[in-house]
Amino acid sequence: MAITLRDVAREAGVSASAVSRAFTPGASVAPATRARIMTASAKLGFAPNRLAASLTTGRTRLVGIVADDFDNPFFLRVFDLMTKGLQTRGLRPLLVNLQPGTSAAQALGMLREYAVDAAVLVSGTLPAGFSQCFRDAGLPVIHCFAQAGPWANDTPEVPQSGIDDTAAGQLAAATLARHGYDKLGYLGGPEHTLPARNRFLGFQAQAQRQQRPIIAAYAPVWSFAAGRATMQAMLRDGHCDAYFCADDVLAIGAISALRDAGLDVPGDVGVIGLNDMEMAGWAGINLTTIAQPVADIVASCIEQTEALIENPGLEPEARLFAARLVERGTLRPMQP
Amino acid sequence: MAITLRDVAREAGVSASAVSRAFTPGASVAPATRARIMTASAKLGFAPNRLAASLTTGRTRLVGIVADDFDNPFFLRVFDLMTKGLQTRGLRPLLVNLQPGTSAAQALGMLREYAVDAAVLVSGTLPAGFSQCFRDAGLPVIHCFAQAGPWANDTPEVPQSGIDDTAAGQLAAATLARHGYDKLGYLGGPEHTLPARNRFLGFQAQAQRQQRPIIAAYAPVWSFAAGRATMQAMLRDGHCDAYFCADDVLAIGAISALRDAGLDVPGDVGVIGLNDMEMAGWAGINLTTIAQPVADIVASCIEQTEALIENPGLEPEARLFAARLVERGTLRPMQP
DNA sequence: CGGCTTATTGCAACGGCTTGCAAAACCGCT
DNA sequence: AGCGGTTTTGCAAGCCGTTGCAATAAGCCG
Repeated sequence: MAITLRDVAREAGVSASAVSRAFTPGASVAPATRARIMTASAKLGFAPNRLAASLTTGRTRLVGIVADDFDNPFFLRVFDLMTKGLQTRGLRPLLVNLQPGTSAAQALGMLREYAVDAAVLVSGTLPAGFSQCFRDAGLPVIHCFAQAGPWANDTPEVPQSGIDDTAAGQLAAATLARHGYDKLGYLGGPEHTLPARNRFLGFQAQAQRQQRPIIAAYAPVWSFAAGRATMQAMLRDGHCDAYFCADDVLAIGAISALRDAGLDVPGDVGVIGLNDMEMAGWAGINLTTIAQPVADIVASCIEQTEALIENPGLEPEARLFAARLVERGTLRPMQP
Repeated sequence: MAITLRDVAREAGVSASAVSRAFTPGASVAPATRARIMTASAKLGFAPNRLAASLTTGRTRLVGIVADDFDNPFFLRVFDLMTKGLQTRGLRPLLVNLQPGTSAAQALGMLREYAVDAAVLVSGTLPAGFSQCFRDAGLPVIHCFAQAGPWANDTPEVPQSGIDDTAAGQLAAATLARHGYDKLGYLGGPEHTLPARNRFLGFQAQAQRQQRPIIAAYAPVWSFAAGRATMQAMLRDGHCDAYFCADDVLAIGAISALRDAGLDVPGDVGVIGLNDMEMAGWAGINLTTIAQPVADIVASCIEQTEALIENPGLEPEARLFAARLVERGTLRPMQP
């Protein structure tokens, strides 16, 4: 029922190979022949079947996007950039949404059935075992929003791009200290995740350097509700002067808990988030936060993906991006 | 380099067809043989290549998800449900993110290259020409969050699921009237989109029935900034008593403009949104809105997708879902 | 116009899997 | 052991492109 190469060939009065070549940039076809073929295929509405092509070329131009956090609005922007970037390079995103409990092997299976050229892990939450399982199976894999180990110079297992989480933590602590806050709190995401841990490590190191006492808690997921609940639990032992929340939605949840407890933000308590997702700038939220250069990170990942597809033996490289402070209204003005 | 059917066949000491059948549910293989094959393929780490299979079966189990609105956080939830739903049915979502200016023909091309079994349009913004172009090319297509014409019994061109937009508009007007608001305003999304128009039609009809004067404006896109700017423009001619915003982010933008103008919400002006996206419930936003039964709508779309793949000749059916009022804090309490 | 190089073209094999068909193996019975 | 019937199996052709190779056509020169 679908139109094939041979239909076009017949219509244009040429061989199948000619048609194939007409659609292959740089192949040897006479301009006149190509034109005739193009007319014929436009008339028939022919589109070459890449999947059939992949049998011989070994390339599908399919890229698996593996994600597990569809709760955090931050990722909508990421998906947007990622899919557009991939598309403009002629790569097609095949989405794998990890349900809780999906194993790396299962995810790998889904991807291999469709012979994706590479997989990009879009998540800071995914355990390291994931990328390793993929890589061991020979599937080129890139990790977006990951940081290998706590320190920037650790060698990564797979290519990755993301912000320097420890530096971001340091920036948060330094900012809070600069605003004159003394006792500092940290509210992270799931404790087993690298970003939650690395951001804490940086935060802690800097706080110590500035002789600020800190306490920390970890929310079970990166969500408004979890941020709120975890902050409520923390408040049972009194409150800090300011909190660094490792993610904006966590911060927004935390603020809602603080205000419910009768605390004024930023009057009584300061809050700083991380991500600078769109809503952080909305009236009624107005969150001071640390921005990730999302577009740069995503672009970098795509670049790494292309490079790895070209050359699967490529040495993995960790690209770290600087986070940037965005001051809005949840920290009290600096004391001069 | 990849493991193939024949590798497994050799390992298990059977023919290639046996292996193929072992992986085809319901095919004729002796249980013992199948077990031996499964062991062998597990040992080799074999995953059948669906794309090669698709050449003969004519089915890829790939479903194109076509979307154009990655700005509205509402859709993150939709993507989550959609991809999970598709996955659990063994269908794989291939994402097409329509950049502004992408034509239906181009989108169709991307999908046909990968021989998707069907395409689901996830957007209320897409012009009707899109689904028709797909359908005319013989690609089964389903439209999610669409409503054929202004009235529920119009026959659709393609299967679709969504809320009854006109009923939702009526509900909004009735709610505002019930809360004692007199002069009513409507703030829609892009005027050429069906939801913006149909919601208005219902709103208008009901407002007339209740003898409420109305004015209307349309934002150029469904975003916070557009909602804010459009409301600012409307405010130059004075303000209404209450506004129905055809989307929550529009509403949140509008509220920010209203408050900037020194108006109290809900004291001076009431606002009701539509969608009930997660943020509507966040402290600091607390938006009264009309909820769409997203999960039901998505589930329905997936069902329609499966049905259409099974039977491409299926008569298109429009499934309309009821919207539901969610009262929060942006309408003043009802006058008893 | 013949002889040579170079640009086009077609042939045929191949890639990984499915499937109709016929051969082989197995079953329970007589 | 032989028989009819049912399962299992393997063979080989086919799905839709790509590509190495050889054949053909075109172009250039003296």
